[in-house]
Amino acid sequence: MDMKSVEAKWQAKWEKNKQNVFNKKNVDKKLYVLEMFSYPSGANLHVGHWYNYGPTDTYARFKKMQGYEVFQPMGFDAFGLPAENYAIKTGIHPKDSTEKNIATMERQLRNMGAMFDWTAEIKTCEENYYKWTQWLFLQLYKKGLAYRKEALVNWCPSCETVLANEQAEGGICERCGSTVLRKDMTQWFFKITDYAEELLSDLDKIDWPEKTKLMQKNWIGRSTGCEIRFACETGDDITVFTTRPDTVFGVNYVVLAPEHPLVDKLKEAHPEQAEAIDAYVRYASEANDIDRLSTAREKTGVFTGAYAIHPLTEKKVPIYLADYVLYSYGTGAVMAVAAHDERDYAFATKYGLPITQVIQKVGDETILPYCEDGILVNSGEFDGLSGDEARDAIAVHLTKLGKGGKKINYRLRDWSVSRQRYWGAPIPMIHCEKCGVVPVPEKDLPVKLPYDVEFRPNGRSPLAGHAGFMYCRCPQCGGKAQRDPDTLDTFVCSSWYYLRYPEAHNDKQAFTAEVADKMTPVDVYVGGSEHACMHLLYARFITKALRDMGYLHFDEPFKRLIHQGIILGPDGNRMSKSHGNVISPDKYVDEYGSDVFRLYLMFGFSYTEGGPWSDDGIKSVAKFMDRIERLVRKSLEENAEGYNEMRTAEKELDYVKNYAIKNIVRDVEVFSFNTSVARLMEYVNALQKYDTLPEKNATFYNACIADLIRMIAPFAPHFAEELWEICGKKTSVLEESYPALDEKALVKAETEYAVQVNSKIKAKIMVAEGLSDEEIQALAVANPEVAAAMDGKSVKKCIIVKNRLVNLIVG
RNA sequence: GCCGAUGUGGUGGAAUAGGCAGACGCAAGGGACUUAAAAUCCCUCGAACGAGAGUUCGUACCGGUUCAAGUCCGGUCAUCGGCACCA
Repeated sequence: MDMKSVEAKWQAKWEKNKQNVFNKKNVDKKLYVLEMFSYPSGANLHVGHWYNYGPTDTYARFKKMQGYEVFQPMGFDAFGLPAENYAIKTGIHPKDSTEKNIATMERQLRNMGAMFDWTAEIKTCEENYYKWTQWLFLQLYKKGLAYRKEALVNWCPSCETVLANEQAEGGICERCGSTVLRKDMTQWFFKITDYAEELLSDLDKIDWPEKTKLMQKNWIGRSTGCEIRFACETGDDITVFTTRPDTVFGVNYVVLAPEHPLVDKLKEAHPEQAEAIDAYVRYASEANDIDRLSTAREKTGVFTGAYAIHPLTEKKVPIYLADYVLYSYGTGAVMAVAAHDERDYAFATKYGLPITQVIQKVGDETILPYCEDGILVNSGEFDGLSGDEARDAIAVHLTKLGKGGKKINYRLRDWSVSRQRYWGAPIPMIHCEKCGVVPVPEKDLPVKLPYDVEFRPNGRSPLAGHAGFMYCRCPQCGGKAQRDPDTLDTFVCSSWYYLRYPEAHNDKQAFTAEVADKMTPVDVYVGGSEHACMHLLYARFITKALRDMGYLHFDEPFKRLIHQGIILGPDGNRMSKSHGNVISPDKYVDEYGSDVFRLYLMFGFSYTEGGPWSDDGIKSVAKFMDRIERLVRKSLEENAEGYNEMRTAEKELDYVKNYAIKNIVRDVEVFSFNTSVARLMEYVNALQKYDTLPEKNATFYNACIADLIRMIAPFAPHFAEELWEICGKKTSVLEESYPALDEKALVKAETEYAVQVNSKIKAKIMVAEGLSDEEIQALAVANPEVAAAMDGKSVKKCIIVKNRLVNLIVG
């Protein structure tokens, strides 16, 4: 079959018949199947896109044949850093390169032959989309969920630009090789931490992979502990968070993160230490959080010269700076208990600080650092208490003293959404000298991203240099004002896109509750697990925030989530230009066609695992389709005369068919495509075997062939349509129902059991349906091989697993 | 480093809720058809020992629970994903 022309022919028909357009009349049967949209960084679709979209489309088509009205849209996550970097390198404007890439990718996606509803396409870089991203920002601002604060960014002093982590790997600027510094900048944040508790507890409500939920859970990182305030000699309080208040009597010093706001004050109070402090702060600014948290990293720090007062013992304890304390976690300060914390122990040992044991291991010698629970010693009135008792008692005591108390802390940090970049949605805020920060009125949206902008790095956000964009009137006082020069993190665009698809052309609103109530949440969402903690958490947060503003009536955006695996290069490494191991799907699609390529992706890999690319099996998939075609064409020559009854041969074929249907229905539901295709192959093998019989039941056989075409339709849609037409059918096979399971065909008169003697397999026996356990045991014992293995010994115990095995324990 | 996964023949991968390890393929070897090749069809295919019937071993490694472990538990090693400005 010439798949190229066949594919073009059917794609044109589907398009003409609007077969893939969601039919609103059937909205009560809707199933929203969504794949993560594409990021148009390269000009072509890569294997990863195919692997995400091809098999998922098979799922969608399968559900359609099961009677669902499937909504499967596609679009482009079009803003982002790579287009801007490409522009800086080549001078090609991000808008131009992005639009060009989108055009190519869209054509390739259409050629894939997936049932995407292109009438609902969205591109996040277009005004009619980012207008609503800006609207979303304004709603969050109104609700008090968007605020400004200082935050650290990677700064290249030579390029005078903010760098993404990716561009600052190893602390070196990828552009010029300079050492990257961490610098404070005022940025917009979304208060995702307000939703920490619900984001955690609602994980129970959603059908997501357990590992993803666990990752989110750990990312949110709820820990119960205690806040403790140490008075500082400057008059300020140093608040620390600890999960181990039971060790508080072991505190011999306090550590601040080098970025802690109190550092400047301490420096003033102790000018003799200022130089050392400055040097250390500079040193710390060169390391990233991952390195700083590494327990393998050499502990470093500096004494500030200042002291704090222990809230319970009233002793003076020195205040240190150390980079193993992060300003972004907890309070940015810790109480150091050298005897019972690995890092504190290493630090105290290095700097010769005292180590006071306050926990004793139960029933054994205590070796320091001892970080488990034990019995309190050297802790005054709390001596003798165990971990839980002590944590409770000390927290209560601190509350009474007004020096702290129980506290729940989250590792989750607020979401930084400002980017000092050009290619993104402008932040719809205005800075007025008189009125301060003023939101752009909704009627003035979108704040358009100008085209003629110098986006090469020059020390500030690219938009800051565009006078036409920057200067504006204050919406409140009408005076001179300036726009916010930053753009939004692209994760903001992708945090709500699923809401836009059902009404992609609404130019009055981002979305409406009326439509959202019917079309959303997404029933099945498919995409990579690398998004587990960021995109997927952000989308959940935005959904909950919109719900609380009254725009939505559900709690979670994605009811069910599936992660496809990653297709690696043939060498087992991640595909990348630098590895030189990138496989282009185009070559294979050209040679074999889109159906063969997607069928191979489904058959050759475990969907959720992925694995190294190999084209060994792709030919076999093409051959498999050829065999089907020959079988179908040959079946047309059968005439209906001759046998009409159901002999053993017909029953066997019927069994294989129904076995395949039963398993495919189950397996496709859980995205186990490789086993589904295996069942199809078994069925084709059985058809082929039946076909060699001298006399056939042609009526039955032709019905089996028609079922085969229906069965394969979601897996190879163009191919199935063509076969359906070859069989003289006038309809689209994709509009047919998936063949129904006939349970009766699966009932066998006898089942084979394995018989074990003392857990070793000795024989196989056939057991008729409906025998009792006693009868099965008698049958097993009667088997000559079993009898030989039993060697005259008696049965002590008999374990029978229905339809599987008999285990005779003899002795 | 921390969090989360994964590890099964020459190879991609199967194995429902702890119940016959290796489904379905690929590669390889042998055969049929053919002047020949391609295509197609048939057979063999985890390892060791054995003439054979068969026996023993075998799911990264070490140990445990169980009548029974690829699957559960404890530990080790290796690889992969994420770590908050790649998306």
